[in-house]
Amino acid sequence: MKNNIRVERAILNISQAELAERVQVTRQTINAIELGKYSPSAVLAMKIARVFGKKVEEVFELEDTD
Amino acid sequence: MKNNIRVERAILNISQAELAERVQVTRQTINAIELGKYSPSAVLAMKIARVFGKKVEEVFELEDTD
DNA sequence: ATATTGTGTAAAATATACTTTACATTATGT
DNA sequence: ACATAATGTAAAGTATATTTTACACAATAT
Repeated sequence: MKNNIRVERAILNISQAELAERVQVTRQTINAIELGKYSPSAVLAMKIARVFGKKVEEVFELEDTD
Repeated sequence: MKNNIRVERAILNISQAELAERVQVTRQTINAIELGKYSPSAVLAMKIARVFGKKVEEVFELEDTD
């Protein structure tokens, strides 16, 4: 699963810590997801997309390996 | 997290077992998610929405408790 | 009436997401 | 140069998703 969290954060100009706070997870969780270390739950993916004013599919992309 | 999997399945006229097969999980997993026993991973949510030709947000809805 | 298909459920096991604490490194501001 | 903010990482623990096996019941078809 790929994602553009970094880009979307840059557009909003918010840190990983601030995004984490807005979606109620730890900064490490945002960091891990952003770096593709693991993929989030649907709930978290929807919350993140919502912060960015985007659809889930605009922030996250399925890969062939998913 | 709420969902309209049952309705979308009815529109496509496919069983839980067939949906499960199409998204590569077990029938029990589809059943549990459909009944709201737990919410899926983002990967699974995206796969399910894709089968229905819908966006994730059109199939799943965040609740206040999420 | 009987076979078959679809659905609900449950317990135990495994995999994965997420937290907590803590430290190291990189970038940015003054 | 120094302070501070932002990011990367790691290990251990907890929570949750998913699988496997198995059974019960309801609906549908023959």
